[in-house]
Amino acid sequence: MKNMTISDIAAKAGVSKATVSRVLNSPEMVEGSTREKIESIMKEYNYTPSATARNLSKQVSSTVGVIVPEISNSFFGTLFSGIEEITNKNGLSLLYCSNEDNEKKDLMALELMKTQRVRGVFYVPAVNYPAMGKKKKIQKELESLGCPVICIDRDIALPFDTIHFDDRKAMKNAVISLAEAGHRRIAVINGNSESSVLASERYDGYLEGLKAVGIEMDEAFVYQGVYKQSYAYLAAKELFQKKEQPTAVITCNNNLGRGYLQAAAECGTADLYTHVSLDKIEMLDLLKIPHNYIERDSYELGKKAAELLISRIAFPEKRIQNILMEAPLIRETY
Amino acid sequence: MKNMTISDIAAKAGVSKATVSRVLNSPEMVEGSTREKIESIMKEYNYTPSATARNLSKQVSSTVGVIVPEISNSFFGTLFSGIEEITNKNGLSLLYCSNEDNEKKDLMALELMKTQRVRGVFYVPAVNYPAMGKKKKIQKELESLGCPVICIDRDIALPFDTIHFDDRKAMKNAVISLAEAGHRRIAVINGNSESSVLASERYDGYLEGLKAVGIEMDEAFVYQGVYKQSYAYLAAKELFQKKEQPTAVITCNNNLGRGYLQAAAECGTADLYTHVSLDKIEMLDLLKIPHNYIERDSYELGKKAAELLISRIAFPEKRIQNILMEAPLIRETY
DNA sequence: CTGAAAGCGCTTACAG
DNA sequence: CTGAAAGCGCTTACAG
Repeated sequence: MKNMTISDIAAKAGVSKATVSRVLNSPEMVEGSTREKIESIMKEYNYTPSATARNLSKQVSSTVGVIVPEISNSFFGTLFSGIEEITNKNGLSLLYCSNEDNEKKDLMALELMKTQRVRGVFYVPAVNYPAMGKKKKIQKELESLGCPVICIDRDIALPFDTIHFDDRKAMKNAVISLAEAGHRRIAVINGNSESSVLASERYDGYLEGLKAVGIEMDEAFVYQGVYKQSYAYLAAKELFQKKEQPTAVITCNNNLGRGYLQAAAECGTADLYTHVSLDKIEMLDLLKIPHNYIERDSYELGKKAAELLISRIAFPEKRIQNILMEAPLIRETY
Repeated sequence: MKNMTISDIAAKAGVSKATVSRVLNSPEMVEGSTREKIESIMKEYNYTPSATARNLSKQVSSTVGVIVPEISNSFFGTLFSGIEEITNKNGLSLLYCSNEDNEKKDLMALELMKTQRVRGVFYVPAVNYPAMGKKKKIQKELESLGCPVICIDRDIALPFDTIHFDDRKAMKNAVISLAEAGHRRIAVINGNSESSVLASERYDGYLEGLKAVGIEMDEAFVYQGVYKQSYAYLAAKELFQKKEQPTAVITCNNNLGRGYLQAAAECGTADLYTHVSLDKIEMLDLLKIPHNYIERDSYELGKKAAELLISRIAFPEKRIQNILMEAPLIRETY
């Protein structure tokens, strides 16, 4: 079924396109009886104006873009839902594109957003551009979007609004809390702190925590690889073999937490280390398996990010905001 | 930074807009040296054509819509990823909208897709329109979209391409398999089979299974409520109280499976019934907890659905396809 | 309160 | 191989 146009409606109503457009945009400007007539015709023919034409004419889009690593990871799925709640209320639609933590895909995603002329974009940077000496480059890309950008979850120190969890502080707290409970040998399984902003923040927090409680860092207890379950699994297996064992371990994202648990489950869950995972691991509560974790409410993160974008659209000249969200430590087993 | 237009580029290159447009659309038509000149100018100014203008002019959009209940449910998150893999390859972008299993939201989502004039839509119907006597209505809405629609996961018997799992058969198989293992009292915890297509398919499969093995249906063992964890939790608690107990239970989606496990965990996992869940429940394998489930690969579902859309766009007149995917039973505990 | 007209940024048939 | 012009479906300043 072909879509009706504003001209079709105008013809049927015996008025000009301008008048039809007015009942769409400022109905109070058109006289009651003609308005009603036009409205009834629009209804009868199930007319819906084309956003494409409208956007072009108005020179603004009603859609905003979201670029995240992968929507099937529940952290980002939930983040996305939080964003949607707010953008929906503001009549904005969502264009999605994943970057798979991959620089090339990331650039393609930005290109997509640019070609779509979105009103704003929520952006989780794929890689640590500044650390790669590409800060200027990515900054230029983002600026050339010509719309507000909200950097989420990973702060790559660009002049854009930013919102993320205070992972550094959370990690530091976790170490201190473990130390206070008597732990002195605290291992960590993390992503690559050279290439990932997140990983370096988390590692720094770990070091700060050790320092705060006067524990010397032991390289044998530090694993920094990739944020994958399989990596943590191997790291944990290796830890289990050491003659000198840690008494506690912190895993730095949900995949790593799962990998560690997998390894632990294989070895019989009997004498596990005390485990703190950054991000809650699903199902454990439900199975009544006690679990310590740093809680990051990604739905809330999404909502706040969306509010940030709305307010940035409203006040383009407002100074840049950098929002840091608390990530509390939930202790259940020590 | 304001976006460049095709006229800006044309002016800088000293050619007409038409020529610039040609290097974008059919570069072989423009003479080598002018093409290179134009290309270098486009590059220098980081020019990207506006999809909005292009879509309006070409009268086709390069984005397709996705309507699912909620992206934070991993079944749909993974489905979405599968869709993206294929649409990406075909240069289509994705517009997302959730319907939250809610009729009103569903209609709004369709309206959004219509106003956006998308090239096609992937649609998981929010409710069982035919059962509500609204088959004609929803059909009209979908047709008025003016683009191909792929109905996913829930078959509401409309004249559109359709792809979903053969839940009925899977349920039947599960019952038969349990019966062969000696179970005669097989409970089921399901969604509402009056309002949900899925639930009614699943319930029918359950009944067919019972029939096939000559077991009479016992109402005391049939729970049909809502697809929520909390519902299954309560249903399970109630089952546990009965004087006559089932020996096996089938839960009909991942939320229900979790609710059942939650209740079971609270009662001590000792003398559980044999449990089969429709959809794999995450974490159990990893924790070495054996688990029987009907496996539905939603990534594959997404990919197949996307391929279906691509082929429908290519061959609009091809007859309607209804694809049924197998959902195998994975047995680990009996 | 309403209409004619120009414009948004592209594409493409037509003419040269 | 290239340009002028019309058109895609809207919006809105301008004039009446």
